[in-house]
Amino acid sequence: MRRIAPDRDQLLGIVAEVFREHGYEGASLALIGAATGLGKGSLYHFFPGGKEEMARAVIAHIDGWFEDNVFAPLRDNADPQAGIEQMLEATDSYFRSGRRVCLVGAFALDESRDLFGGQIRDYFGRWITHLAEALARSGHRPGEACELAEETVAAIQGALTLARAANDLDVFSRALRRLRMRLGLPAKI
Amino acid sequence: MRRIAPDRDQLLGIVAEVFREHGYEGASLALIGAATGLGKGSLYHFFPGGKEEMARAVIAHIDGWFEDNVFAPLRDNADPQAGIEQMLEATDSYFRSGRRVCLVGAFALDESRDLFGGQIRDYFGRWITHLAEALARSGHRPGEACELAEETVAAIQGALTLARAANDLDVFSRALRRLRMRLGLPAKI
DNA sequence: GCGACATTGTACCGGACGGTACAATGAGTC
DNA sequence: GACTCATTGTACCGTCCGGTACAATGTCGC
Repeated sequence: MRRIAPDRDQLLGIVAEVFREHGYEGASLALIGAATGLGKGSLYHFFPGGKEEMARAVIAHIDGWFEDNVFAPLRDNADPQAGIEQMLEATDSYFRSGRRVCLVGAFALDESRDLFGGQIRDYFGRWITHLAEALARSGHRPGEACELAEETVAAIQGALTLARAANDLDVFSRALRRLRMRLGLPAKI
Repeated sequence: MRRIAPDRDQLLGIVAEVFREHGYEGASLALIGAATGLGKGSLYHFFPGGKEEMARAVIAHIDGWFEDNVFAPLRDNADPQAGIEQMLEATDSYFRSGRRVCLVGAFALDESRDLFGGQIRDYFGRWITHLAEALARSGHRPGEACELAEETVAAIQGALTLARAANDLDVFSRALRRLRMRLGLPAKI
């Protein structure tokens, strides 16, 4: 499906983790080098544009993962409810039940948004659009579906913030449970 | 109520804005100096502990504002519904209807959480606790009140993230409108 | 072995970083 | 004026920053 070389694929995963933990400004090349085991020579060989290109590639990588595992089910599953259920499961697994933070959401908050604004807007925009479309197919009125989709994505982002603030993973799983109810899915998968 | 010298009070407001826009790592002393008009000499005179003490003071300052304008109404207003309404209005005005980001939430996301974990946990913890208490007083069952309070604070945080990501203030006002409905308040203040 | 090219380590650059030292001001009291 | 003490500007420190240069390796096909 994606034809990125496998090593580059996992390389981007490691770099993503550094950005997630330290933010764009805080993720120094030294930290990235230590995490990946690569020297500056290699890093600049793979990403001639430096840190900014790394971040851009990482966002695109995440976007690709969501496209395959979150947006595609919402769009392609004949049963919209099943697609929404797949979305929630993929979301829970991606964010490791709240252990992980949303890198795109974190980038949206500080001034690094100015560098990646287009990618950030696109990521959340598609998430909400595809979810709203699935909700509409499952019986909600269009306007109501849009609001509910926006509310859902916001609830996920907020739960990630709160879970990390409270250092309590249950915050995230409670939020997902409420969302299941709110979206008309059977409780407890 | 608060007996901080007035100039220090507004100084903290300016420094807070720099942290909000650039994050803890991104807020350099040069930026803070430029924003406040103070040289390093003055900054280190007021905050001998440097950047970390500035951030700690800024969080405490924000916490104080929320204590006076958000938590107190929730706690002290005899009519819990009115207190909740006051909370939402104060929240809307504090975040400038979505133009502003939550500094404490932003700090929670990256590794600066490790420095300020206690203050961050306290801020959100008290927000949720006081809101849950007001909800319980207004008729919700205790467990349900806790969940609804957590859901509300998460929705606010998520809406701030999404509003900035989409660069669309309406995202935040829509979220507040939904919360009013969800919390049993009359629509449109 | 050979050449071509991808990959790597290392040394280095100028500049910005957080933080310190300290002398020079200012404002108030007596 | 003289003594205090808060406040400020400036020069400076060592370190780390993102980024560049480049020679040394690997690893292929031939």
